[in-house]
Parts: sequence; C-alpha cells; structure tokens
Amino acid sequence: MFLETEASDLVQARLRKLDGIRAMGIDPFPPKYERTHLSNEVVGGFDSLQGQEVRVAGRLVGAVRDMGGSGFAHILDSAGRIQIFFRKNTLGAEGFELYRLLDTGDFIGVEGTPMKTRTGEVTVEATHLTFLSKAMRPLPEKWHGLTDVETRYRQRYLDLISNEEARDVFALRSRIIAATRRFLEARDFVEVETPLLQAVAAGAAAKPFETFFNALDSTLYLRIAIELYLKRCIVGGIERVYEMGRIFRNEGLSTKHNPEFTMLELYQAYADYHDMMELVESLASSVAQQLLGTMHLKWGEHEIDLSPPWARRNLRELVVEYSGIDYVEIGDDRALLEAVRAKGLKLDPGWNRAKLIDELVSEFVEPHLIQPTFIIDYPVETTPLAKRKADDPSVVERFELYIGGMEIANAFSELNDPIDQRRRFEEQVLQRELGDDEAQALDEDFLQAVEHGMPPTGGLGIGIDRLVMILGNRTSIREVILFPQLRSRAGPAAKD
RNA sequence: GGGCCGGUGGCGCAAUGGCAGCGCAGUGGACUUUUAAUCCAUUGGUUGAGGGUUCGAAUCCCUCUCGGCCCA
Repeated sequence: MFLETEASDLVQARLRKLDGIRAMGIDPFPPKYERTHLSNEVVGGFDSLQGQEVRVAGRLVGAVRDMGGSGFAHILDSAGRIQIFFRKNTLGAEGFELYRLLDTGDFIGVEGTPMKTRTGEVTVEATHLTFLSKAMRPLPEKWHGLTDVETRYRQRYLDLISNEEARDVFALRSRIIAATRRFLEARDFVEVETPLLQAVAAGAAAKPFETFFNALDSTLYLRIAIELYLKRCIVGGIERVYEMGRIFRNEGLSTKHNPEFTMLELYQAYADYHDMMELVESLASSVAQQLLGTMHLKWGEHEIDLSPPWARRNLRELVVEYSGIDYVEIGDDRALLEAVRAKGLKLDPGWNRAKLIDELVSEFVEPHLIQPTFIIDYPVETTPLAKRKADDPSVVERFELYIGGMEIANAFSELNDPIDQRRRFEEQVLQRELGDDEAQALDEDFLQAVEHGMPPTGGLGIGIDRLVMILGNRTSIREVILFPQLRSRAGPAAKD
C-alpha cells in the first residue's frame, strides 16, 4: 500500500514531519554522513574525549524524553546504544526546531561533545543534528519490545532492532563460521565451491527440490549433500578439502529442520573416521572455548560439557538399551518390522531395514543423547557410501554425533572400492524401486571418478545451524536462521 | 498429516454471550540533566477471513488461513 494513501494516523503524522523538514530546506535523506566514533568508542574513551567534538550516527530507539527546552534520546549503532542530549541553548533555534521533528526509528547524525549526566551516563550533547533518514513507520514499543514470534521471523529487521538477544545470536553465528574457517585453514584444508544445481541429487538419503534448466531442456535438482563433488576433488588430488554452504531438502519444517540449511563438509585423504572424531571434538570444543570462554554450555534446562574426549557408543547397544530391540538378532526384515510396530511406532509397511533402524534411533535413542556422543558401528545397509569394517563387513566405519538430542554431525571412512561402491548403489536403486523414495540415487559420473582411484579418506559433515543452536543455547533452528522458511501470507499486501 | 494453544489499535495485553477497554507509542499543552521521565487533555478498531446460532457474538458452532509447541 502506498504510504500517502495509508489511513494510519501514525504514518500520516510522520509524513507531516517529513514535509516540515523539507519546508526548512533540509534533505531528510542525504547521501552520506562522516561519523567519527561508534557509540562504544565514545563511552569507553570518555576521559580522553573531554572537550572534543565527536560525530555519531544511528537509529533513534526508545522514546524521546522531551522536557520543553531540552530532551534526551538514545541512538543505536552497530556497537550498541548511546544517549543524546538535545538542548535549545546548545543546538540553536533552527536545530531545536529539527529536534522537534524527530520520531523513534529515524536515522540521525549528531555532532556534539561528550558529557556525563547526573546519574553518570555518558551522553553526547548535540551541537548539530542531521537527519539521515526519516522513518515512515513506527517501531515496536519501547518497553515490552517485540515478542510476537511470527512478526519476529517475518520482519526480522524489527527483531534485530528491538531485541539485543537476536543481534547477539547472529553475531555469534558469524563468529562461529569465521572460527571454523580459521580452524580448517590451520589444518591446511582448501575451501572449494561445487555445484548447487545437479543433474543427479545424490550423496544423502533425502528428497530433493526440482527445477528446470531451459537452455539444456533438462530437469535439475538442488543439491541435498556436498559429498560426491568433494570426493571428486579428493580423486583430483586436493588432499584436504571442504565446503561450507547451503543444501536443500524437500522435507518438513520443524524446530530442528529448515528446508535450506548450512552444511560444512570436509574430506581428508589418508584419514579415517577416528580422525574425523578427533577433528570434530577439537573443532567444537576449541570454538566454544575461543568464543564463549568455556566448554560448559547451558542448553535449555541441561548443561552440556564439550570437553573432549566424548563418549563413543555402539549403535546396537544403544538401541537395545533404550528400545529393548536387538536388530541383529532379529535377522528377518518382516519380524523386525513387527517388533518395531509392537513398540507403538506408526510405520509404513513398506519400510526397509535401514529405515526401521533409523526410526528406532530417532524415537528411542536420540532424545537421551544430551551430552556429546558418537554413535558408531552402523549396519552396512544404512550407509552406502561408507567403508566396511575390516573385522566385521556387516557394519561400516561411520559415526553420527549427537549433542542436545540432535544429530550434529555424520562421518565415515569413505568407501573407495569402486566395485563395492557400484554394488551398494545398485542396492539403493533396488530399494528405491521397492518404494523407498529417500534411497540414494546412483551417480554414474561419480563412480567413474572413483574408478580412476581414490585414496583412503575420512569425510565429515557438520550441521552448522544446529551447532549454532548448541553454542548459542537456542532450541529452535528459526532462532539461528535470519529468514526461516514460513508459509507465505495470503494476498499481496497482507499485514502491511 | 494429527493433537493442543494462539491471532483484539503501531507494539504489549484485557474483556467468556450484554456499551470493545488498558498501558506504551501517537496528537495538543506544561516542563532546559531525563532513564519505562512526570503532569493535563486527546485521536485511533472490518476483534486473522468467511459462514452459522442468537434479540444480541471478540466470546458459542462450522469452514478456511497464519503462527507456536508437541507428535508423525
């Protein structure tokens, strides 16, 4: 809706003030402002700034405490808040007239001298006020702020303006990602970028998003994993390689799932899954120590201890312990299905062994794994891309890492035997034909790469959003993604 | 997909069948060191959308929609 036709008195009042500013011959939207100090620099450097002029800039937040001939207000910049004191005697008549046209939400530049109020708050006493941008809509209320969850997600900018915790968690996210890159660089990993648009969506058990490429008249898929391209890099001789980027899975929304999320995948030649355990332990614990100053984290009502080493637990034992079902003893697939059904889980009769074991883990085991725990020894049929254990070919060299009851990471000793790899892919194709629409696709081009020779390699994938949840103590993934996926509002101008 | 809870002015909330209200913000006025400033006055509503029951619906019923939490 056009602002000029909007009935809201609040908008109309601001439009009138905008006209007032222009009537004084002043541009309410000038192109630039030369700021000399951030808010924290004025507050922190108060003693050395006495008597000097500073220029600060930011958004007017909270209320203007107007007292006739003077008034106080706070501005918010990237470093925080600082109070501004407007005084008629100091600002002059014209400056004070401008001050009267201020609204919460306006961007202003203030030239003035640092002072301390009666209560000791460092404040800039304005000698000159510059409008930098007039806000046409009001901000959420100063005291209660913005709490409506839907508005916080749909209009994240309001959340960022109103809620310091929101600003903090996204700053933390950025520092986690930067620290992770530094960690990998120190270990000589090379960062690469591989295709998001893929002809075959392979490398994980998940449903892809589908799109269409006009120029080649062909269907393409958004990637569901980075895996197979990074292994091609390993084949090509990049011995330590990683990519941190978005992947897409066409599945449900929940507090732990967003359809697009950020994954770190890394591959290290001549390493195995034990090395990957050491790597993720070291990465998560050192990033926590670096950024939070501790390895003991609050997580909802729990406390998580990230100090290495973390527990290693056998998958079969865990499933027996928490569900009472021993899937190794129940060799017959139908019998296993009945045993799982008897536990009260709603099942699809078409589910295969791998899917049933997966269900047992998510339903009975996961919620108990609050402290960091590596689950190891996965049955071979659950993991077509991992190498079999030398002393027991029925299980693979794989772990999944759980923290806070969530899967955080997944790693294997990568399968590099092209003959076994082809067989295992073919088994997946068969499962797909039998109705498992999450079974992995066969990527012939990838197989050919492995047939050229691939060194023994350890591979690791870490869910970055979930890692941020753990380190930032947020129990919903929407709290760590700036613009989480939501159903679109009906109608073009809805809610505005 | 299922269960429960919720959507009331810009924001935060009340009103459970009987005049849609409060706080903040806004507007007008007083006040030149306030901190949720204070004091006086005051504007603003298609109660998420549609239908039904009723003399009367924010409230009860139905359908839809958006969100949260839990489950699948």
